[in-house]
Amino acid sequence: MPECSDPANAPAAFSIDRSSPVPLYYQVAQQFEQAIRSGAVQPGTMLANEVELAGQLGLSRPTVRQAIGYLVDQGLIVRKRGVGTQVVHSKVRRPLELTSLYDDLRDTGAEPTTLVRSIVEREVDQEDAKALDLAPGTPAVYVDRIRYTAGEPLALMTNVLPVGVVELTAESLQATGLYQLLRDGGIHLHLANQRIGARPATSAEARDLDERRGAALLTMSRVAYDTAGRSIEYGRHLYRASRYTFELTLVER
Amino acid sequence: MPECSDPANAPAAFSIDRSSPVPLYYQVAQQFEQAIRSGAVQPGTMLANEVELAGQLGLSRPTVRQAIGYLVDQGLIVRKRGVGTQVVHSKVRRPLELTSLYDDLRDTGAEPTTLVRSIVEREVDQEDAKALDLAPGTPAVYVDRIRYTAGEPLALMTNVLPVGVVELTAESLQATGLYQLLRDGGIHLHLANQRIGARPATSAEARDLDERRGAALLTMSRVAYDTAGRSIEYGRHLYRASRYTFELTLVER
DNA sequence: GAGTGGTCTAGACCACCAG
DNA sequence: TGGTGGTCTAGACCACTCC
Repeated sequence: MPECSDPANAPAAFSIDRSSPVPLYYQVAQQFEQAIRSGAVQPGTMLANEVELAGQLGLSRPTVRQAIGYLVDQGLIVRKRGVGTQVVHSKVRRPLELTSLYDDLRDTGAEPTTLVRSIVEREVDQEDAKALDLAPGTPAVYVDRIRYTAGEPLALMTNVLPVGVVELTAESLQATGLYQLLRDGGIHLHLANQRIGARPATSAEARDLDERRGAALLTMSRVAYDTAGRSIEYGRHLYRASRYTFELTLVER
Repeated sequence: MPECSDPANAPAAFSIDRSSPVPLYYQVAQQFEQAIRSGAVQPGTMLANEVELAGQLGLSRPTVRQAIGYLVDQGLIVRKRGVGTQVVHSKVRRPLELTSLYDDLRDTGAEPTTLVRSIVEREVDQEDAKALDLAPGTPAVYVDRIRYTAGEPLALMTNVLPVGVVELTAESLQATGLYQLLRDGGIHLHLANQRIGARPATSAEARDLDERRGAALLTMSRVAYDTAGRSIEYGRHLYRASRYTFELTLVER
């Protein structure tokens, strides 16, 4: 037995509440997830087979399969046909999500602050119109911000939004992140095309970011779309490479 | 009717082959996908409801749901409870996958070439041992390569693999990419933690990459794990920012 | 050959959304 | 109020893996 560990399995104290509005498969998935993340179920453990699990939990096999499928999508466990289901040796830091810099920083406890340099409404530039798939001359909102952490500048951010998407004020943008304002405005972002590169800082950028001219900057540009496929936001950001890196977790599906 | 377009729907010429080894839900999903990507079904189109689709296709509703669920995961369509299922205004360039630089370049028609500078087996450095979660002093294979496209250097690549993972030779690494060799060796990568940053080039790096000293370089380091959670590869890559950017498509789940 | 996950069926009830 | 997707059941047969 070279790779697989303990033959044991887990659902001793799993409780299913059939009167709860929470779907049964989700209750099961969450309890498994908690057991795995807490270490109560060790990596490498084989789960009981699906039929047996269904019996132990008093659920049908498709429901149990739905729960397991959810955990597989999360990257917590692996199914192998003819073999069984096994808890993965998890190395996931965090799932890849569509979040804003503000969310990321706050989640890591960095307490970001924001300086809103300008909010203006004007006709889109040609490049921006193309990125957002708007007709040339359409009015749009241009937002220019500087993001700080620990009192030090971290990023220069320019965002372009079609007018009418959401109400933006300097106050609201200083209090929270753009993506939070979009969520509060009922906008559900669905996907984004993102491009990450690097280039040297111009002297103006160096001044704003407290770097030397020619210092390496990370560039990120992103177009985000809502569930209906409408372009919602085009962002062009510049990060100080000395203070910021992108971290991603990729999961093969 | 502000947002939704044609009330029409599609499965006129869908053919289901029950004797095929290809799963039925997959046959349905692929034909929908082809119809959408080819433009035969326009963005915004509402699909027939699930019960009706099942009837038209001669399948059960769960099977149809499985097919639709597959397309939702691909980001091609959206389900809205109480409303219906709609083809999204797709802007996806490509799904986010765990691929190597070689695969990416070849897929875009760039015909990459590789210079293998060294392949040596030695004890892991302390940092590498930590990244790969190996005991200090464990032997590992160190691979140093330069990647070219169109006769110009593009990237410096250092990769560290525990010994015994796969047989590596200069010839095989020159003929194809590392990830292809891993796949050929029966290694299935499952997830990876990746970090993207930037910094100026040292003079040695500048010489190898045909850049000036201090030029902006993109840095990428990545640890990849197989389905069992074993560390398979730790890569540290340097890209010429003037010639390369990372492109990602993020999908909210 | 025994056991596993992969697929499929034919129903059912419920929560949500729109008119 | 009617229609939609979301969830759930209790079975069934198959393909694959391992012994």
